[in-house]
Amino acid sequence: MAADRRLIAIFNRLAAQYGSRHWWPADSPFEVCVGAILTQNTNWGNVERAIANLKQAGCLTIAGIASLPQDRLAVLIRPAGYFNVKAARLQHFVRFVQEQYQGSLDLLFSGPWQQTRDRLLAVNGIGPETADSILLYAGHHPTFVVDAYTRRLFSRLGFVAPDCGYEPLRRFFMDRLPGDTRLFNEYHALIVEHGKQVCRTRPLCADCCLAACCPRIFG
DNA sequence: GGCCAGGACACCA
DNA sequence: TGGTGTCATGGC
Repeated sequence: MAADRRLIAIFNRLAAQYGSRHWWPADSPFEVCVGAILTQNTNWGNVERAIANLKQAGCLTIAGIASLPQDRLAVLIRPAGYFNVKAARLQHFVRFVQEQYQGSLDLLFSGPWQQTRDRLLAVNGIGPETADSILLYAGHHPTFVVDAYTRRLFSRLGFVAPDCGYEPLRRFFMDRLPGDTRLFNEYHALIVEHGKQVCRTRPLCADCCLAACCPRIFG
């Protein structure tokens, strides 16, 4: 498949502006999974506090989280917000891994990833963005992660509607880019970094590194 | 004091 | 099937 040169041009500009992002910021694949759940609609700084609490308590393992009473887990992850909801979601995830994959992330990631994605989506609390983050950043499978930054940026650039759904937006990228794990890893990380840097409420401004990247120029 | 942050789900018409 | 409410902390 020939890559869409507009998307590659945007990637190159972001890479030139922000450099390699070295994502996901975690010490292990399981920490990626935990972070992916904890960061749902939440500032990453708060997630880091919650993960630090789990590490300090010696609970940042599949068995550790599975065996904690839910209210005790909620106290540990409190800084990440929605702590009651997320405690339940973390336990849904680890029990899914225990029951379906013998508690092994290696097994989880060893099968056909599209099938694994469907199974992850069936876990309560694992939506499409969380599933794709887990598969890409913990499992190193080539699925594109879409988030609020992605939708905001690419709707402002004129590629998709502001209310474009998750799956259409994901397909937009996957149909136009080679299925390259490293490219998907870096692309999403760069979109997030750009989203954090630019003004959230204004349209793309003139000094934005992507000011030249719009469909009417690239045709 | 209000807004926002790397979503997902239950509920209802 | 689509819209709306709920979950909650911490930084700015």
